[in-house]
Amino acid sequence: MLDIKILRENRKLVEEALAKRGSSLPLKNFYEKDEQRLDLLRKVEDLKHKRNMISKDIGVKKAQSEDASVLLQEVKSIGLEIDEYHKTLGVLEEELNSFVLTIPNIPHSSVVYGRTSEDNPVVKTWGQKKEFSFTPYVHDELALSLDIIDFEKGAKIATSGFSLSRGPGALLERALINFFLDVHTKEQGYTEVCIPFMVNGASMTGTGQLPKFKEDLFKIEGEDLYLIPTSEVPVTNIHAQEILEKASLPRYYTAYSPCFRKEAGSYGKDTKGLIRQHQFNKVEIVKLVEPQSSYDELESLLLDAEVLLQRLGLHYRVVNLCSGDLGFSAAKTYDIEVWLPGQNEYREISSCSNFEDFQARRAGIKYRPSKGEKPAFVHTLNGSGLAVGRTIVAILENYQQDDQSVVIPDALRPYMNGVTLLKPVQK
RNA sequence: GGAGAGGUGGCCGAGAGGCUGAAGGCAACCGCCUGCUAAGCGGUUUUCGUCGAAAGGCGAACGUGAGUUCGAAUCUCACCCUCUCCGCCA
Repeated sequence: MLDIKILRENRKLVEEALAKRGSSLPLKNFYEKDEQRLDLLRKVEDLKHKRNMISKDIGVKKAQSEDASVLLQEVKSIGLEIDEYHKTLGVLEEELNSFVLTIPNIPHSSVVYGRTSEDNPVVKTWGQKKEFSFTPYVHDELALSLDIIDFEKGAKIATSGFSLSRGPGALLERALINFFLDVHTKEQGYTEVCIPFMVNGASMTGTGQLPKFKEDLFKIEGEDLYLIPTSEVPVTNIHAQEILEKASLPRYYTAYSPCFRKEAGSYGKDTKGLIRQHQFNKVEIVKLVEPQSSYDELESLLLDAEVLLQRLGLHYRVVNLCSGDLGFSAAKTYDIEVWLPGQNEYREISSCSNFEDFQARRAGIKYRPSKGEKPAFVHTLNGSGLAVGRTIVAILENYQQDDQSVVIPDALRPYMNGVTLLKPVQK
C-alpha cells in the first residue's frame, strides 16, 4: 500500500509510476473523494469536541444537582448531526481504503521501462551452457524413464496440475530442501521458521495477495483461511502489527513450505512437466530491514540465492524485471533464470524482491529509528532460495547422460543417502 | 465437540457509567545524591488520525464490531482469540 500522503502530495509521481507499469487507475475520483473525506472528518471532529465539552458540563451540573435540561437538548441535536456525517464518512473511508489497496507499488528508479519479460535487462550471468554430444531430453521424459515423478497418479489423487515424486525422486526433493535450509541457516544467518501452510485474509492482504489476486488462491470453504501461495505470506506477517526494536533489525528468516497456486491466468501454459504445478515445494528467504539499507540487502539476498545454484553447478543469468513485468507489491525484482538444456531456454527459479514499505504499511510492521522518535515502517524483502520443483527440472536436464541416467551434483551427495546416480528403470 | 474462566499500556495488575489514556508495581530513560555497585529521592516514557512552520491543540483507541446513553474500559448483543477441565486425536 502506498502512503496516502504521497498520493495526495505527489500525484504526478504516482501517475508516472502507474503509467510505467502500463496500468491506469481512476485517480481523479480518488482525489475528489479524499478531499470530501477530510472535509467531513474535520466537521465531525469539531462536533465531537463540542459534544465532549458540553457533556462534561452536564456531569458537573448533575453532580451538584443543578438543572441540565438545556444542555441536554443542545447536545442531543449535535449527536444527530454527528451521526449523519459519520455515516457518509464511513462509506467514503471504506471506498478509499479498498481503492488504495489496489494501487501497485512505485517502481524503483533502477527499474527500466518495458512491457513484457522480453524487455528485462540481463544484469549478470554465471557459468555457461552445458554442451551435449546428444540432443538433451526434457525433464518430464527423464522423470518418467527414471520413474521418480508420477503425473498421472497426482492427477488421479487430486486433479491435473498435481504430481508425486517417488523413491530417489522423493529423496531428491527432501535433499534439496535440507541443502537449501542448511546453507541459509548455517552460512547466511537466516533463522529457520516452520510456519502454518494456511493463513487468514488479513495476512494475505498484508503481503499484497489480497484483494487483487483472489482468483489465484485456494480458499478453505466456509473459513477465513487460504492455502499459502508462498511462505513469504506467513513469514512476513510474523511481525504484523508490531513495533520492532531497532537493535533487532535486520531480521532474516528462512522457511520451507509447499506452495499452492491456482495459476488461473495460465491455462494452457507449461501444461507438461514440473514447471507449473498447483502445488510445489519452495524454500524462501525473507528479510525485515531498515529503509536505508534495503537495496544493499536486496543485493545480498540475491547472492544468498545465487550461491545455491553455483554449488549445484547450474548455469544461470539474473534479470532485472522491467516495469511492465514487475509484480504488484514489488519496487524492484531480480529474477534468477536457470538454463534448461532440454527446453533450450532460461526459466525463472528464484524471484528476489524489495517491497520497500509497501507490505510493511499494509501489515503494520514498524520499528523505532531512535529513542523518542516516531515509529517508522520497515522495508521487507524476500526471494526464493530456491523453488525445489524447478531445481529438480534443472538438475535432470543439466546432469543427464546419453543413457538417460542423471548424475547427482556433488553438493547434494551428503543429503542423498549414498545415491550418486539416478538410473532409468525398465518397465 | 461439551463445561468454565478470561482478554486493560513494553510487562504485571487495579478500575465496574463522568474529573481515567487509564491507580499501583516492574522495566527503560533523564536529573539529584552517593568511594564503586546497590539502594534512595524527583521527573519522563502508548499509538493512530487531523490541524499547525513549530510549540502544541483537537479527535480516536482498554480483543473486534454494533447498540444503549448527553457521556462507555465500565451496561447490552454478536463475533474473534487465549487459558483450564472433560471427550476425541497425529
